[in-house]
Amino acid sequence: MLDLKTIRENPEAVRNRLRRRGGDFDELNELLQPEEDRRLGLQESERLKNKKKQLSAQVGKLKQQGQDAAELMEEVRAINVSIKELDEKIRDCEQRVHEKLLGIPNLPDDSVGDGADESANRWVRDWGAKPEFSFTPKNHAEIGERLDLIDFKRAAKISGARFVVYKGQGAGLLRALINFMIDVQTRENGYQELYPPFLVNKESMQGTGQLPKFEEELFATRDDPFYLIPTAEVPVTNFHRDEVLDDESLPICYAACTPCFRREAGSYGKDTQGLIRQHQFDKVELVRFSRPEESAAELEVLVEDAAAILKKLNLHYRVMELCAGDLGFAAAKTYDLEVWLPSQNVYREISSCTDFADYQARRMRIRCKKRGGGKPKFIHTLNGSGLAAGRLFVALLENYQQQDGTVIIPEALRPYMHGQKVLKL
RNA sequence: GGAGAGGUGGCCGAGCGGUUGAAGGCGCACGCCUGGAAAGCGUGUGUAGGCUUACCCCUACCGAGGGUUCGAAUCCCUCCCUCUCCGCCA
Repeated sequence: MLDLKTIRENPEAVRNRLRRRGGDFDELNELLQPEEDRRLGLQESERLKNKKKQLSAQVGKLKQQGQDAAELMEEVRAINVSIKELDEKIRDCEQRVHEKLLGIPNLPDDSVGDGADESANRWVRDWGAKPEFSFTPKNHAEIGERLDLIDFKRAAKISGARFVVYKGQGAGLLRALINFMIDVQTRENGYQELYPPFLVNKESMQGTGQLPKFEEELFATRDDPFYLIPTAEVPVTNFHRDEVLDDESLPICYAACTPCFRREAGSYGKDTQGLIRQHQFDKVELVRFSRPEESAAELEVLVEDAAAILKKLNLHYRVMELCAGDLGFAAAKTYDLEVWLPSQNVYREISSCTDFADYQARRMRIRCKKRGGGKPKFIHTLNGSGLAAGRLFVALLENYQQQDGTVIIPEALRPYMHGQKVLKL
C-alpha cells in the first residue's frame, strides 16, 4: 500500500513512477475526490464532536447542582444526528479510498531499469559454468521417470494435471534437499526456522498483496474462510502483522519450508510437462524484516543467501534484475536467480528475491521503534526463495545426469542421503 | 461439539455512567544526588488522524462492530480471540 499523504500531495509524481510498470493508473485520480470529501467531512465532524463534548460536560455540572438541563440535552441530541450522518459519509469515503489503495501496486525502486517485460531484464552476473555432456542431455521428467523417482500418471489419477508423486529415492532426494537448504540457511546464514500454517485468513493474504487483486490465483477452502498459501511468504511475513518491533532486533530473518499451492489460472499450456509448474510444490522461503534505510543492502544479502545453495551444489546460475514492467505487484525491486537447465538450453527461475520497501509493512502495519523513543516507522520487508525444492530437483537431475541414465548426487548433499553417491534403478 | 472464565497503555494491574488517555506499580528516557555506581528524589514516557506542517490545539482509540444515554473503559446485543474443564481426535 502506498502512502496516502504522498499521493494526495503529489499525485502526478506518484503516477509517473507507477507508469514505469506499464499502464496509465487512472485509478490514482479516482481516489483523490473521495479523499478530499473525507477530509472535509472529518473536520466538520470533529468540530461538532468538540461542541458535543463541552455541552455534555455542562449538562453534568447542571445536574449535579440540581438544575434543569433539558435545553442543552435537546441541543446535543440535534448535534448527534448531524454527527451520525457525517460519520457515515466519512466512513463511506474512507472505504472507497482504501479499496482503491489496495489495488494500486508498489512504486518501482529508482534503481530499477525501464522495460515492459522480461526481455528487458538486466543480466547482473553469473556463477559457475554450464556442464558439458558427451551425449544429448535428457530432460528431468524423462530421467526421473526412468529412475522411478517421480510418477505423474498416478498423480493425475489421484488429483489431476500439474501434480506429482515423488517416490522412493525421489521422495528421499526431495527431503534431503529441503533439509540441506534449511540447515544452510539456519546454521550458516542466520535465519530462524519457522513452520507456519498452510491455511491462512483473508487479512494475511491482503497483507502481503495476494488479495484483493489476485484471488483467482489462490486455492480456497469451501466451508471455512481459509486460503491455501501460494508461498510461505504469506504466513511468515504476517507473523509480525500489527506489531511494533524493537529497532535493535532488526533485521529479523526467518526461513520456512512449506508446500505452496497455486491455481496457475491463465498459464494453461505453459510448462505442461514435468515438475516446473505444479499446483503444489515445496519451497524454502527466506524472509527479512529490515530497518527502512537498510533494505537495499539487505536485498543483496538475501540474493547471496539464496545463491549459497546453488553454489554448494555447484549448479550454474545467473542473476537477473527485473525491469520495471516485469516487477510483481508489491515489489519495489527484484532479482531472479536462474539456474541452468541443459535439456532445454535455458536458464530457469529458481528463486525470486524481492525488496518490498514499506509497501507490505504499510498493509500489515509492521513498524519499528528506536529504544530511546521517537516515532514508530514502517519497516521494510524482503523475501526470496531459498530455494524452490521442485525446481532444484529438476536442476539436479538435469545437470548431474550421466550417459547411462543414472544421476550423481553432489558432494554437499550426500550426508543428507546417508552417503549415497548415485541415483540409479 | 458442550460448560465456564477472561480480553484495559511496553508489561503487571485498578477503574464498572460524568475533566479517565485512563490510578498505582514495573520498565524506559532525561535531570538531581555521588569520586563513580546502586539506592533515593524530580520530571517525562501510547497510537492514529486532522490542522498547522514549529509549538499549540482538536478528534478517535480500554479485543472488533453495533445499541442505550445529554454523557460509556464502565450498561445491553453480536462477533473474534485466549485460557480452563468435559467429549472427540493425529
